[in-house]
Amino acid sequence: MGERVLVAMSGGVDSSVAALLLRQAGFDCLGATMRLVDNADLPPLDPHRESRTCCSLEDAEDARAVAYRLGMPFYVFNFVEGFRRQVMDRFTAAYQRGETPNPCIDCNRFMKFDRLLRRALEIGCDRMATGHYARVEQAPSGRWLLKKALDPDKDQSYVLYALTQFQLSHLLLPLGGLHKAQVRALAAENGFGNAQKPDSQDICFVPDGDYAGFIRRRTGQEFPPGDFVGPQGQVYGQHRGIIHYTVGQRKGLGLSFPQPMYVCRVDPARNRVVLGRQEDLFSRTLHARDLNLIACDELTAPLRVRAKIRYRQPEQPALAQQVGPDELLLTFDGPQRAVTPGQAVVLYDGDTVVGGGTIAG
RNA sequence: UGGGCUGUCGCCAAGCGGUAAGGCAACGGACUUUGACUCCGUCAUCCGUGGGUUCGAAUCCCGCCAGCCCAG
Repeated sequence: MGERVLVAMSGGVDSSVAALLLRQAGFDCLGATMRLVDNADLPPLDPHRESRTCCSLEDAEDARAVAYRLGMPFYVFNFVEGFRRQVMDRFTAAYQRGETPNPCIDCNRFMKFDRLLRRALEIGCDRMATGHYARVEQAPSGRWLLKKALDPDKDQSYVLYALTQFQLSHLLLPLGGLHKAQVRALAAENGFGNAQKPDSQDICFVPDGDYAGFIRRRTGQEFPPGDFVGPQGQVYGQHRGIIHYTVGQRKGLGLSFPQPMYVCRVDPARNRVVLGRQEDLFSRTLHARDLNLIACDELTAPLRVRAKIRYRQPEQPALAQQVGPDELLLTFDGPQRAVTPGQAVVLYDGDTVVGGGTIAG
């Protein structure tokens, strides 16, 4: 028997095929699903709603079915309380600050690759595996590197930038060299019921899409209407509460101008949302906090990189400078549209993830 | 109260006798392990209202209503 590996199984195709591949490779696998959301945290159920989130309770059954089919022991770990504190509360707090969080990244950092990994090691596993499309490699120096997936359309290294050396050293990503089509084909060949399941989307703890309603329920706080203002402070109209808006947003403003208008800035202190035209949305530099470096311990000199400002956006050439223990200054070669506080910025050197952080402004 | 101007989709706005452009907003979909952006699609049988002229009018004529401006 090979190494013992705990496979994080969400119930989707990807993690199911990851389990399959590890099994075929001779690893001693066990499957596990994280229980993250309590029913009490969800809005009233709509029985007709099609579940397309990543970790609903129904999905746990799909995961269990696949594990059973592969002859793997299967566990469900209850991380509900941790998820509330480290994902949900951070999510709502970011919106209260006028930022736009990426909860998937927090979930990866605090749940999947921290709590779940620790649990895996506790129960005697040597490693943990997930269905992410990315690759882990060890450099000759011994340093662990995170690299992009071979399938450029599915690459998910962006959401993994916060991983540490310790986490990477215990991580297997079996799908890093595969294309999505291959994964679906493997699932179908092996009779997995989720072979055609749609890719996950939406915030998993806000299945109805009303994240503003979720924030109100969770915080017990109201977010009153305020002014939509122009670049010079002229009042354009009333917004529906600051949490409904994110930088770069066009839809949902309800205001009519000769040109499309976009959110340029959210100002929680004055309860204002600053609007402007497309051309007002560009900036050439950004500051990031909570810097996590993977490819090195620190940036001792300015480094040429390619940076992603948000998931599913092409990388842009830039110069990265570390300006504090956890702070980064990034200067792009050209102006970038809608740099959004709260989103992650991830730096690449070719296929390798240099590191990343949270955009501060 | 006289004189002038205007009245076309939620907003802005083409049209000037031949059978309702476009932009913004909205809505639906695609894309997507976040929020956005983007893309695709839908969106006035009817042009303030009542008559008239005409084969035919949002487009011409008359009355009325509403709003704006100037005068007093």
